Amino acid sequence: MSTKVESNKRIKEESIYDAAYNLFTTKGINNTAISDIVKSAGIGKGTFYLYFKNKYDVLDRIILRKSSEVLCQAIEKTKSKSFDKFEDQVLYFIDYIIEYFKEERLMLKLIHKNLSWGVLKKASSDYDEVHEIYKMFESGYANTSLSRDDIEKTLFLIIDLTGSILYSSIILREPDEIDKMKPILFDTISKII
Amino acid sequence: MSTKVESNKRIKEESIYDAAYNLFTTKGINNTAISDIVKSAGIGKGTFYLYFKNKYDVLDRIILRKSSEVLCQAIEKTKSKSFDKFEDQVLYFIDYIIEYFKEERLMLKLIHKNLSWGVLKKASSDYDEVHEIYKMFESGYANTSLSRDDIEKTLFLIIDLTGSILYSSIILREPDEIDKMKPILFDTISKII
Amino acid sequence: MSTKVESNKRIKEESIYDAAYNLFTTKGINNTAISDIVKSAGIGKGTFYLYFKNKYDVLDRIILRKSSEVLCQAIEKTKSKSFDKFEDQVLYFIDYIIEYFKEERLMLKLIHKNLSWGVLKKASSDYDEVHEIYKMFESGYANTSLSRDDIEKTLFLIIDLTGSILYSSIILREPDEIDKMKPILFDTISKII
Amino acid sequence: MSTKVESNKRIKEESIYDAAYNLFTTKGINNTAISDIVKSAGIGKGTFYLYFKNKYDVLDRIILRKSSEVLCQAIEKTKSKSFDKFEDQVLYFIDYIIEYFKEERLMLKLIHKNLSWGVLKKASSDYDEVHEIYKMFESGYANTSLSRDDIEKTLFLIIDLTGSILYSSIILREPDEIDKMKPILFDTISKII
DNA sequence: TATGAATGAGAATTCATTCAT
DNA sequence: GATGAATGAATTCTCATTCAT
Repeated sequence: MSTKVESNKRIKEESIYDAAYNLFTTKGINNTAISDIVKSAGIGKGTFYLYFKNKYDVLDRIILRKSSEVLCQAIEKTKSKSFDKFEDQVLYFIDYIIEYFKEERLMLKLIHKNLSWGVLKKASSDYDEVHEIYKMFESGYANTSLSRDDIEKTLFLIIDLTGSILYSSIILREPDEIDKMKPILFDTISKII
Repeated sequence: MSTKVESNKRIKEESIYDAAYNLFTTKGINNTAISDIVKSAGIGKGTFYLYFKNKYDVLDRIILRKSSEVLCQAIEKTKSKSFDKFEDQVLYFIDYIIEYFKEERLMLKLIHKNLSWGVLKKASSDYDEVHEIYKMFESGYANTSLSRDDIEKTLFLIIDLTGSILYSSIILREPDEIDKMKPILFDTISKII
Repeated sequence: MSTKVESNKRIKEESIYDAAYNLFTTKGINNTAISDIVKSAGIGKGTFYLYFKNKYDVLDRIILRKSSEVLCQAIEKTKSKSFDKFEDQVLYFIDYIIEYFKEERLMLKLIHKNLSWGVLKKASSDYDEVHEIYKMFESGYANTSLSRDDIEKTLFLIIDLTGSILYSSIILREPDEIDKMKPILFDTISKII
Repeated sequence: MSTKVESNKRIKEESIYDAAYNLFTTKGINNTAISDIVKSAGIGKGTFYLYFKNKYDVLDRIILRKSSEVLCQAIEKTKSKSFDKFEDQVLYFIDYIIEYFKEERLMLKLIHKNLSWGVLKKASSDYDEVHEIYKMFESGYANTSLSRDDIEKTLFLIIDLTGSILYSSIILREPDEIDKMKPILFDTISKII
């Protein structure tokens, strides 16, 4: 297959992702039909099925892409700074994620509470940087007796908790807005570490 | 309106709840049609719309009912015991919820990650016992300087975290099965308190 | 039957007429359900069927009532004035109708092009004043050789034409607005007479 | 798009028009379901919505087509003859329309009183022959001082009046059958001209 | 590869009508 | 007489999927 065809395929796929993302976030998943997606993507209906199995296939892959993107950005930024304590490093990392979603409410709504370390591990083949998150944690716990497993579980728990609180506070405004929840969330994470 | 008519209406509504719950948990929400629900409930199709706006209206109310039920049971059981420390009381409360959902995977799947203190507060008018949960926390923090708000946020955070971890571990088996996650979850909650 | 019951029935019937008229004119006939009407009328659903056969039964009777009302008002007003020529009298009569519907666009929309002498004749038992219209014409043609039948046909034709032009110009704004159509309509009626 | 596909689309659209026309005229519009139309047209239900928005969309377009057709036939026939006077020409034109609808009662019932010059003007892009009607009138009034606008209004008025009288006399038999109304209608039109 | 017209099963929803109270 | 809960047939409309071009 020629490179041109290859890149053309990539363009088509991207246009489906973009169109679907915009429709899912604005109209909701249940109210978005495949015909809406292809219309918005400017492709034929049949073409959709050459790239995706169905609507939920696109959705799953979008969530994976988007949440990976956020975490990768967060880890990259965190790595570029230096911190006195591991705790500060983790809080910076979490803060980045929080600030990101404060700007991207629609994306958060789509990801719902699926921002999870577990989801990302599956995608780790595509997004190598995801591993970096784990490495950060491993270094942080280097001098402790915690097992690899326990470290990973702690990481999982922190990300899950963050995702859950983000959704509640930013989307549902429960129990309070995100800026009011931040101190208690940070406090909790500090305690966990 | 006569009491007979009133009670008849209640029976109809209940039969819809039951039928919908069974279908949602076994076939999934997207695969359950309203015609399935009414067939299973043994009522006419139009009757459904007398009580609910649509499928998602039933779903929302079911989640509310079911999660309230679980938390109410948990608090009732907890209140019936005596504990040396507040921490033990909270862990018993949480443990009850965990054990409950270990048996009720389908319900957990339906509630997804919507087990939340915030969702329940809205229903508190219907389920007075929900208030008891808050009272338990208030007594536990009686001698501290924590404000009402902070207590409630902590409660919120613990329930949200529990719900999130429950779903991940029991439904997705990520990052590990629930019994392996329990110690770290309990440890975390202890630290939070 | 006691008078009180009688008047109560009349009130119910009137409330149905009013509710239906308002809904028909604002939402359209096809978009108005009987349940809308009874809700708006503040009566029970079953009650509707004690007074009317169905939606179109109400509609027919409303059109009859309303168009009779307009024509009766017009003839009454015309009779209260004196005119030099029969022609002036007829034009005044028609002008009254035109001015009336300029203010009552919604009613005109409902009556559509059913403003007709034929429709009214059927209702003449209920609205004696309708006969007055014919009498006016009969006097106007007193000294001519026109037969009763021809007079009635002319009357019919003038009212039909007026109704048709009113609807076109006021509702559809075709071929021009009503004030631009008036001169040519008056001119035509003068010629007819 | 290939010509074959294009022509196939045209066939589909035509089959919907035909099926809908037959059902509307025989069963009535309110008693005709879209499922009836597609069954009769021999197409899939979804196909209907590819071509029309809903039942009333078909109806509107049918009225336009059919009334255009009649007027076009009338003008064509009129043009093929020669007349001494403009008046005779117009009366021949109107007579053709009358005789047409005497044979086609069902179509008249469908068109109701919507036979109107205004309706046709909108469709004039599709049916160029409609312009011919106006031209006939323009020539007829060539030597008078009437403005373009006044000519068009007169034309409008005559067609509207004819349509209205046709419906009343043929469908409602009010105030008399069409053959009895013809003389007075012709007389009126002569006066108008 | 890409298309998009066609499909028809099936989903949601409405609503006139009944009838027990 | 009056009511309004219940009905379920009827209707509208959607939409994933196919397949000839």
